[in-house]
Amino acid sequence: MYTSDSLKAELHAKGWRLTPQREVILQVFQNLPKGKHLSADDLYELLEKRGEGISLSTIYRTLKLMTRMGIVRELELAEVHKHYELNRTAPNHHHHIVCAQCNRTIEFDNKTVLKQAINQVEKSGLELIDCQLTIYAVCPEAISEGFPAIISDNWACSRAKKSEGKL
Amino acid sequence: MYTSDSLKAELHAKGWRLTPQREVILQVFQNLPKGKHLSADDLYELLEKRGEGISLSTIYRTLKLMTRMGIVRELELAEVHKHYELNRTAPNHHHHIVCAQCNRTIEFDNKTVLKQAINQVEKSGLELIDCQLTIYAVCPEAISEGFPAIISDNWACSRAKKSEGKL
DNA sequence: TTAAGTGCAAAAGTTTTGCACCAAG
DNA sequence: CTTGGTGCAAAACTTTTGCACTTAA
Repeated sequence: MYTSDSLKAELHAKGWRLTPQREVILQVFQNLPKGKHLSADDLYELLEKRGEGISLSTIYRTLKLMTRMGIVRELELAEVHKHYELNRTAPNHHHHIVCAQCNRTIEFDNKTVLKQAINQVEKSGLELIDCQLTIYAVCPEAISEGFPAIISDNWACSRAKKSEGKL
Repeated sequence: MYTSDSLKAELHAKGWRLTPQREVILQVFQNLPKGKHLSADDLYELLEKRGEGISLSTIYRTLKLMTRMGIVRELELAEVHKHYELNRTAPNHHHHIVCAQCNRTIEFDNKTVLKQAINQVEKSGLELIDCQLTIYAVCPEAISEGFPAIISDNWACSRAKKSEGKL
């Protein structure tokens, strides 16, 4: 678990600095409910509303930095742009299933996959930062609509969020 | 393995059409060396050079369609934008390790992960289209440079491709 | 014939950057 | 002090769309 202090220490080790902006962003991710992830813009608006506005450029720069440091994980699910969440170690580590038809996302845990990733990385002499198994699949609703036969171009199942289900 | 004919059949089943553009794009992916993936723009330029120019809009539309049909897989590795490759079934199915420092990508196979994905998807009542284990790690070169301590903002290991290694 | 698909150009987003100013260490 | 970080505004890209024209079936 990352604290402000460990973030500070790690930044200092690289000659970087702990700024209020970086602390705030770290805290936002730590207080995020499990399973929720934010895009750069989500984060920007959330802070704007809290009256702790941070510029979009700084948010982009910080997310990139924290991803590279292994503090957050960059998710590329079905959304148009990247989303971020805290890079938690087991047992909070998880993976995602995304419906290729409606973009709905389901989280799941799987210890075996993590073990495989650890093996794989050791075998190649690297050091693990994060592993994400992303499964693309078709959800029951889409199957019952007749997939793959008769799904129309812009069909989305009832549970799909607005604007996310369209092709 | 997809052929022009099976593509045609599947498109027809949905009331869609097989166009020369869709055929060409499918062929490009089928002739792509294993391990190579293309961005929308890569594909556009490649076809441009071959004198079979297809408009960028059509390329974007086709990639989205083929992803949703499960014919190609959308990769989000370290590059700025999405890359695509043919969605091959076992034994050609594979996963990726990406170095968080230099963005170099390594492919690997792992049958266990695929099995886990199949289980997971069945458990949830979905139908599998693709599964991708993406591992973020730090490569030996970066470790020998002292990671995580002293890697500079824009360091990239010697093997990193131009312009991909910078933060 | 006729609905789907394409190309073009314009629009809409997202992400990055240069630069002057600010502030952590 | 010194150098890294921030904010702003502009630039650079990527992706999507409206529309008139083609074309597969």
